Parts: sequence; structure tokens; C-alpha cells
Amino acid sequence: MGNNTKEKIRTVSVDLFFRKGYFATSISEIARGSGIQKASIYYHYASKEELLFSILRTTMEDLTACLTDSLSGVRDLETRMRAAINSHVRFHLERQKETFIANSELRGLTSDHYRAIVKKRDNYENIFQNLIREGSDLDVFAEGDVKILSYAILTLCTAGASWFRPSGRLTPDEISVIYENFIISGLRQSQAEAAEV
Amino acid sequence: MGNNTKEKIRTVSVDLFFRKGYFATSISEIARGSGIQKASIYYHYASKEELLFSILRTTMEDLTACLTDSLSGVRDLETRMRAAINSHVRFHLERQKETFIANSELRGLTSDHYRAIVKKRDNYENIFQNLIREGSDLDVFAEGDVKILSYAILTLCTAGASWFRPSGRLTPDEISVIYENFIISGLRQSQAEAAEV
DNA sequence: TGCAAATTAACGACCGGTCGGTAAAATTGA
DNA sequence: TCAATTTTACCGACCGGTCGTTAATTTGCA
Repeated sequence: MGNNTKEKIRTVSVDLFFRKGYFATSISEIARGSGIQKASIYYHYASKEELLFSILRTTMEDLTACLTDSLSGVRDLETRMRAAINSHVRFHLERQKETFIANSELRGLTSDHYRAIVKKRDNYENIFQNLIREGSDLDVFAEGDVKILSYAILTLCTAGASWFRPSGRLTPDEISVIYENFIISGLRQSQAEAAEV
Repeated sequence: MGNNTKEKIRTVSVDLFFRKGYFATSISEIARGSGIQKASIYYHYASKEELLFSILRTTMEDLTACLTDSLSGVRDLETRMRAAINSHVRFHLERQKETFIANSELRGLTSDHYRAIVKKRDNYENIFQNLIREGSDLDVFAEGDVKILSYAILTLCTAGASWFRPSGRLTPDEISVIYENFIISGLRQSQAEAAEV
């Protein structure tokens, strides 16, 4: 029961960090939004930075768990890539604020915490890079720069989170399909195209 | 001659805003980096926010000028799209720090200045949206959601600026070609693909 | 009674911004 | 031509206020 307050602090922080940014958000504001005094925050979190780190860590862990879950049991490579994109897009749309923070507020971390998050991020990207590599080995995808292509895929989908509004005309799955088709055709043809020209 | 200092302040600010962020950068730091006292900054700029606005405004103006320049005299639609992508990529790679700030520090602006920058950004995006629209009218590109596609194209290329290192193995033009091919094939086929499935 | 959870009050550091002042350069005018 | 005046560019000291954080204390439930 006692972690009601801790969760409230987290929720309010996510909202404020998303809207105003980490440095522009003060502990006082978080306290006000949580309905407590600002000193009380330090009972639950050691520092403002640890609050940020806690948000980023769980977000990255949930993101990766979501991806491995979506891939388990799927064999066909194009289907795996589509499932990966769908997982990425859905997670970013459903947990818009947290993923936005995870992509923009890394500078607020201490160097130790920064390294920890980047490690998790690299691990996540690696899953995509392996998919691309396997795909071009099996000639499902054309040859291409694996790193650049993986960054391209991820930022493309991540960007969706910055303009998505839950009340908009498209559902997360509809948006996902648009990206899936765009990316799959890019992966198939990008280098064949280059040879042509 | 006197604007040496003003330019120096701008250069130092761009560097610090890029590395640490707008809110995490103090006027004292900018002064220290510029080799002057912080009071002197207020001789050249009315406020910290105006300094940010000045950077963003000129960046957006140069960006748009660069694009219209690249498109002038080019007729064929695919070639126009490739030229637009090339202009966008090159500008973002060559003026990496400024464009990064322009994409991440809008929250530091007053609402008036915010509106002014967003207007310039919308105007820039419109040029791309028109290219997509013309392309699908002429059946050079498949039908698709113009807004989503334009955001996809722009964020894809913009993201390049966040990992690009001038000392890397690829030149701006080589990177541009990768993106051009990826995008062109996506624009041609993304919706045909959807019908297939 | 004990302990978790919150309070009140205060801390030093630093923030963006302003102050009065000044040396040097540029401009004015007779 | 040259003294008088204004403008340019900058300085060091300082403002009120807010920052993140800590310490001591009180509250309220088991």
C-alpha cells in the first residue's frame, strides 16, 4: 500500500519530464503534482537523478521484454521482422511519455547510470541488427549497412510516438502496418536500387 | 568587426546546448567559453531565451533556403525527391549541432517564439508533403498517408545527424544515397505491399 | 509501543538578469 | 584640426529567487 505514493511520484514525474523536460522540471513541481511536500520525495528516491534513472531502467527492461516476447515462437524471417516492428511501434505508442523520455533525457544521468542505460539500448538494437543480418544472409533482404539500417528502422518507428495522439484516426496496429510495409520494401530493395542507378 | 564577440557567443552556445542541453547550460558557462563576463552577454542578446531563438530561427531559415535552392530547376519528380532528401541529409550532417538543437530544444522558447519556429518547420515539411502528393498523383509513388510518410522521411534523415561523426567511414553523400534508395522504394511500394498481404 | 511515512524548516550553491561605471572608438561640429 | 560628445563593448558586484538536498520532528496505523 505504501508504494502508492512512490508510484504517484513516478507517474507525475513521467508526465512532467515528458512535457517540460528533466532539467526544466523541479522537485517542487513533482511534489505539488503528487500532493506531498518536496522533502517527502527523498524518502522514496535518493535523488532527482535516481528518479530519472529508475524511470529509464524499467522502461528499457519492459521494452526489451516486450520484444523478446513478440518474437518467441515466430520462425519466418519477414514475419519476425514485422513482429519486431509491431512490438516496437506498439510499445512506443502505448507508453509514449516514458519512451520519449528514454530517447531524450539520457544527458540527465550520471556516467554510471548513463552507461547502464546505453548498454540496455545496445542490447535492444542488437536484436534488430541480427534480424537484418539473418535476412540478408538468407536473401530475404538485400545487402546493406546493418547499423545504419537498424538505426533507420528504430528511429522511424520511435518518431511515431512524438506525433501520435490516442484520439487520432489511426490505431497503433494500423500505424504499425504502414511502417512495416515501408521498412520491408526498403530492406528488400534499397541496395538493388543502388546498383541500378 | 564588433560582431566577432556576438558570433563567438553563438558558437559557444550552440556547442554547449548541443552537448548539455539548453536548460542545463548556464549563462556563466557560455560567458566562460566566450572569454567574457556574463553581463556582457546581455549587451548582445536580450535574454538566454532570445539567444536560443536566434539560433533556431537562422537554422530554420538556412535549412529552407538550402532546400528550395536544391529543387530549383529540377523537373523529374523522383529526381526532385532525391534532391530534397540529399539537401536535408547534407544540411543535417554539416550543421549537426544546430539541427539537433532545433529538434530538441523547442521547449525552451516562449510561446510566441515557439509558434514562429513551428510555422517555419511546417512550411518546410509542406514542401516534402507536396512532393509526395505530386508523386502519387503522377503514379510515380504509391498512394499513402502523406503526413505520416513525410514525417517518416524527415525523421529518418534527421536521425542520421545524431550518430554521424565527420571522421566516420561514410561521406554525407554516401549516407544520403542510402536514405534516398530506402525512401524511394518505400514510397513506390508501401501501399502495393499492403494490398498484397 | 514501534516504525513507516510524512511534515516543517532550513541549508549553501547557483540561477538568470541588472546595476552603475569605464575605457576606447567613432562621430560631431566650429 | 581638434576638442566635445556620443556610442560601443565590456566589466565586477550584486539582486531576488529557486534549486536539490538534508536534518529534526511529527503523525498515524499495526
